[in-house]
Amino acid sequence: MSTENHFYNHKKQDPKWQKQWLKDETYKTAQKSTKKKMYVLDMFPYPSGAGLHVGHPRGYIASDVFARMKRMQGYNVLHPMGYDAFGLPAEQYAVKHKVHPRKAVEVNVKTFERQLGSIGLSFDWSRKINTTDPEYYKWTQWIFLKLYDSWYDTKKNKARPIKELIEILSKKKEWKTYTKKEKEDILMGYRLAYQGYSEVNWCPGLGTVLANDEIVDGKSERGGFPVEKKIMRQWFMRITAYADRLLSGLDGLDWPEAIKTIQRNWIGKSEGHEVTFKVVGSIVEDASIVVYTTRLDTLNGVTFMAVSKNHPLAGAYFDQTKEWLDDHTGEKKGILIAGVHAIHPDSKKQIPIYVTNYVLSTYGTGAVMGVPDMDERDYAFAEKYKIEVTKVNFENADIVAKRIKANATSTYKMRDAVFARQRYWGEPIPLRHNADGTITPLKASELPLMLPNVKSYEPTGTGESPLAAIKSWVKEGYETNTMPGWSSSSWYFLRYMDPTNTKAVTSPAAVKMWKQVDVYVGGAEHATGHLLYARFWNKFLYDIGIAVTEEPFKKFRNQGMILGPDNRKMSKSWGNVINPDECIDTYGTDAFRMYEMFIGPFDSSMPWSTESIIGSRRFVDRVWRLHEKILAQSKTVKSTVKVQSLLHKTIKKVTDDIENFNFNTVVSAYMILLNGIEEESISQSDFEAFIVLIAPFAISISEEIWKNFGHTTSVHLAAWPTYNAKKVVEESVTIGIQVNGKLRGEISVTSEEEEKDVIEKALAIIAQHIEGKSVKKTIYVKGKIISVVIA
RNA sequence: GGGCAAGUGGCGGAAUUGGUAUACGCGCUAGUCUUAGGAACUAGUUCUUCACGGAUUGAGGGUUCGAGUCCCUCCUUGCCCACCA
Repeated sequence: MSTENHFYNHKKQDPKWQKQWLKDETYKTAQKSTKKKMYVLDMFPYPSGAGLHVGHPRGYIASDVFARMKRMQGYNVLHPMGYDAFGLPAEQYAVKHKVHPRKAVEVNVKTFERQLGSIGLSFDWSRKINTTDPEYYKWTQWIFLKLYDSWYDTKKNKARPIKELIEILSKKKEWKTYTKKEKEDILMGYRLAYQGYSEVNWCPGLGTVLANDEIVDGKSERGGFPVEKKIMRQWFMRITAYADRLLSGLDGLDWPEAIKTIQRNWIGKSEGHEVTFKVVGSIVEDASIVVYTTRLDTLNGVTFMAVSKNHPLAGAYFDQTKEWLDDHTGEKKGILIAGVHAIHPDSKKQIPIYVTNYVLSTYGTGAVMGVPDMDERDYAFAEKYKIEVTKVNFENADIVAKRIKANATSTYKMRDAVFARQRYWGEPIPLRHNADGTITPLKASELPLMLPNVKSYEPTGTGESPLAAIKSWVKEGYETNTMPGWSSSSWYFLRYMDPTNTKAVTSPAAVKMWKQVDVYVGGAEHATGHLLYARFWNKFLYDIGIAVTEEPFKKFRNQGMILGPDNRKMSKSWGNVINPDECIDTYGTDAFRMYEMFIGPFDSSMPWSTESIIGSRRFVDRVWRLHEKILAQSKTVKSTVKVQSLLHKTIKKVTDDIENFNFNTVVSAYMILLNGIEEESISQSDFEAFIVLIAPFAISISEEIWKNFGHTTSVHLAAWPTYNAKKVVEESVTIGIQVNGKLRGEISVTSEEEEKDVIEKALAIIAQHIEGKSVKKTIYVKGKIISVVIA
């Protein structure tokens, strides 16, 4: 006899069922339904050339298990997948292999689809989206135009059309006296998408802009070329207008506290005061410095002023401060502005003013009051430049504010987001630059503005996008920057609701039906990027009546990273990358999915163990053998009381744990139940409940067994078992007996027994430990413990 | 420098509101079936001790009948932000 029958043949069953589910449209989402809705979403992947390693599917499997349980509980589940395919890697691939980035994307998407398919994820593939598809980025451009055409009304606390601002402004007399360009410049200061200038780290050697963490000791990390500051034209998103709403919106979200904290810190709201110091000795008449402080109560300790190099008062000192620009030593330096003094509002004393390298021009007012007695950094600076130190007499900030007329204000650390990349492979920004310096946005009917073909995807070396090298593009006056990677991912969750709509971002009916993402799953590394930008765009889309909820993601869970077996981050350079294809080939989809979830708590990082996965495979084989036994057993076999109790406990635990994303304990609960069944006996109907219970994890073996028991519809559409509290109650439980906190014995008690009887029996059991002492106190916690105190 | 997590066997980890710490799995040990083998089966496996017993959740202290869980001090590791006034 071959061993074939006693092992589950995953190589045959996995592909068979995967084909069948596609054919039967088992996981298709109903566009109309009377069922309750459930929108379960994964962060869509960037389809990289390397394909998936075993870390990637962890989140997908978790959300898939969750979606499957919800589907079986009778929800109409929306569980889609797509690709976020614009971005640098595809462009670099194109540069290297001299092919269009679209080609790279096509090939990579194919690899991803095959891998996601072999993991058996229950996506409704008919809703697939790809951000590089013109039918998709048309709407990304459309939203950009809406942002360009909006301003933020701080009184109504929402975005409004720019034409309403023009109406307000045109009531002022001087508005008519402005030129078209001047009017545009004023409006640019209000638009939610606006053009501006920012200082960037420019590396002439690489011909590219670098992020702060790509610079080591003033040189580029890659190549070691010198880096300098350069002012560049950019597009920005006025996310700061939404700072307060982004902050307060966090309170109502079911997100990990750690992620909420990161966002709160990133927004960085602080409450303080703006204090005006009069300035004497300046050539500017009635000059003054406004500082922002959170410690107005220390005002009488102020002995100097520190301003940033960009502060108006520092203007004349620019040449001297220039050398600081490339100073990465972190040493605090200052230059005294000779002959100019600030006047302390209380003492009227003249205090010195320094241009410094440590005051940020982008935070607060770009000027700081120095209180050396109070602040260590101020003290260090005062000591270095021999500045007087005055002892602080703390005074109530509100009283000080009233006396010197300081305004209470809030300040945020968050800055407006740069919304431009000097790259080819991104969405074109749908605007024309006119000869007079004004801008004409494209009409909605002109969208999509298609990305043109170029001869070379190489960076131009001037910092401009390759689009700047296309004559016809430039001749039309089109913007040569493209949108950043986060543009298309900031609204894609709305597109899945109605992915083929040609008339709108998504139809009002679809938004009304799906509202928002109920459960979102993805990596914690997006805390201050995607997760913040998406909230911002969604709030804007809510303001203009497209989204129906202010927040896009009601519940969010983030998966921990899976490390290599050597406890290091998986990467080619360490040679510790584990490929899911090989695991699935050896152990099967079911064992792979179970192990991915069993490996540890969903949100913590853990190393992959090539040895441990065998445990999940053994589970699958044991279930297979057990099903053979049940098929052969008499139909009259009943479950023992213990098995029944265990089954219902497991139903409760599995249901609760999947709901709470405690997947590792779900798998151990399955194993405990299986151990219990193997020791005793189980009826066929109870065993079928067990099969339904494991179906979200072990997707194909459960389907095959379900079929073998004579069912003709999919186990994945079967009703989720419900827990019966009556069946859980066990006749008696064994509890411990403690004497002075130490465990000294145990006793079996029934739920009906009276407390005094139980204690009497317990005292008899531990009599030897009491000998010669008196019992001072006894505590009986029903079903838990008996505690005896002796002295 | 600031903020946030987390420290439990050889390993991954479990432990509802404080209530029998070490579930479940890997590995390991012994045995069974086998010509052989294991990705099979059975039994055992926190440490210490021949045993009775004793000890144990990073270290130390506290609250409590009872602490992995709560409080204080310290140590270690990881993550995020970082000249933020």
